[in-house]
Amino acid sequence: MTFVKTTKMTSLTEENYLKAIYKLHEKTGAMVSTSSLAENLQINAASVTDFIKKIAAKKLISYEKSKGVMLTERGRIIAINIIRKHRLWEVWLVNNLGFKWDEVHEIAEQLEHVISDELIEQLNKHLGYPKADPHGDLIPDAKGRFIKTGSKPLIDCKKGDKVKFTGVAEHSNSFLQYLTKSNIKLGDELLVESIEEFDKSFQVKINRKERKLLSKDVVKNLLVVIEKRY
Amino acid sequence: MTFVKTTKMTSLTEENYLKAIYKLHEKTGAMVSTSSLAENLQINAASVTDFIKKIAAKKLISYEKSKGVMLTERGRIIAINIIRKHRLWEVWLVNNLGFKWDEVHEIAEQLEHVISDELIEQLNKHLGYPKADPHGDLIPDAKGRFIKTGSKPLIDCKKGDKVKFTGVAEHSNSFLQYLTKSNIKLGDELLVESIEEFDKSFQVKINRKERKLLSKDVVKNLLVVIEKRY
DNA sequence: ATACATATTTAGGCTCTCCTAAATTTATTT
DNA sequence: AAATAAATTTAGGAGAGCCTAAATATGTAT
Repeated sequence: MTFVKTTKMTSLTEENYLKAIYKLHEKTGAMVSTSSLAENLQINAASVTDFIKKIAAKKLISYEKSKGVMLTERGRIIAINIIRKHRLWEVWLVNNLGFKWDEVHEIAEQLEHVISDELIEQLNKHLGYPKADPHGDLIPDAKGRFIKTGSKPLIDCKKGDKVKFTGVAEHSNSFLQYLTKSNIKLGDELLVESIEEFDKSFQVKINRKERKLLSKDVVKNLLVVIEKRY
Repeated sequence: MTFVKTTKMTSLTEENYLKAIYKLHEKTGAMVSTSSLAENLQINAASVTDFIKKIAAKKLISYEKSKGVMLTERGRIIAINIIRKHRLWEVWLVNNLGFKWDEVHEIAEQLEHVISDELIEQLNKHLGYPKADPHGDLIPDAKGRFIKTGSKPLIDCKKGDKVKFTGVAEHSNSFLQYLTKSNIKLGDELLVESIEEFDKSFQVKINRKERKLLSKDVVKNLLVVIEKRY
């Protein structure tokens, strides 16, 4: 095993800001506001203004006063790298250590900041080069590239669609625990038997066995890949 | 899996100070001086004085001005816990990720600060409750207790002693790599065939096969358990 | 016991990351 | 368009953890 030494040039705080900006941008598709960052990071908005000026000076983000921030290419690479590490650690925690999918987030939030390219390479190999984390979120490669999968919310599907459940759009413990309790797992096949016009609730058949009623709030947050549409 | 939440009340810096104090005390058996701490932590002595006053106020160490510091029971528990985590992670890195024994220290220095009792419990279980790390250093239990093994430096042995190599007293990469190169591994059986009076070099037979000459500097740093003395 | 060398502490200061309060800008309502 | 509300920035400040330079204490050699 021969590797190049990793040098620390990004602080924990910086990593967390970049990650938060990345995630908020993913969610809204727009520039990220000071207040959304402040809320996400649980930090005072004035402190956020301070800090984003610093990382803007480092060219990790572009900042338009009173408008918001965006990641530069350099910032995006750092952010994606943290997300990659976070997801790999989550796979390990679930597959190798026996944690449940709703128990791993906080631990991975710590592990993601450990710096060692060798470690991540070996971990990735050890895990068998997983494509997605335990919630179905895709794991980018070492160069920060994602593979497109064409998944979309179940709510966008039609009656008769046969789909595979591949991820969640909502990561709260309550949602994850609801799915666990309902015995709905990643990889399950869902057949849309009927859709209630009034409240957008879905009647689905899971793995050709159980029939289940899923509320709008649930089907909005189940990401699926269409297997057969008729 | 149900566990109690771990609360962070010790900073990274504090953890590193306590660990350093523990290790320096282990080595010398005496109070730990400001300068030795400064050197060990690569920090200015004046900064050390500052900081030890703070952790003394928190009753993690006892501090006698101009004399040095010692861990209190509370400080000792924290220090041992970090060491426990460090050693468990080293076992994982070597046994599961394929790192060599001279490659794991810096990575474990980061991992040891991850806070989650659940994680450590699961890791310990995953590893099969190891008794020692890849260098033979004992792993204390969750309560901070060490098991005594009665190991001692090979240099204290006599001609004819048959011993098992169980640990190293020196952890430098150069020493570890020397042993690897010489094909001397933890668990090997060493038979002391002769001792050169003049330079304290040892002629040993390894695993009843190879004969090898070990210098004083080597035999001082090989920790062994006597299997048979005649 | 005195003088010199070494170790330790004190004093003052710096950077990082956060805060509150006040000022300013932007958005919304009427 | 003016008034109000909400978001953002500025100004001033704090604690943690580090530094250098100077002062003091401790240890050593004569």
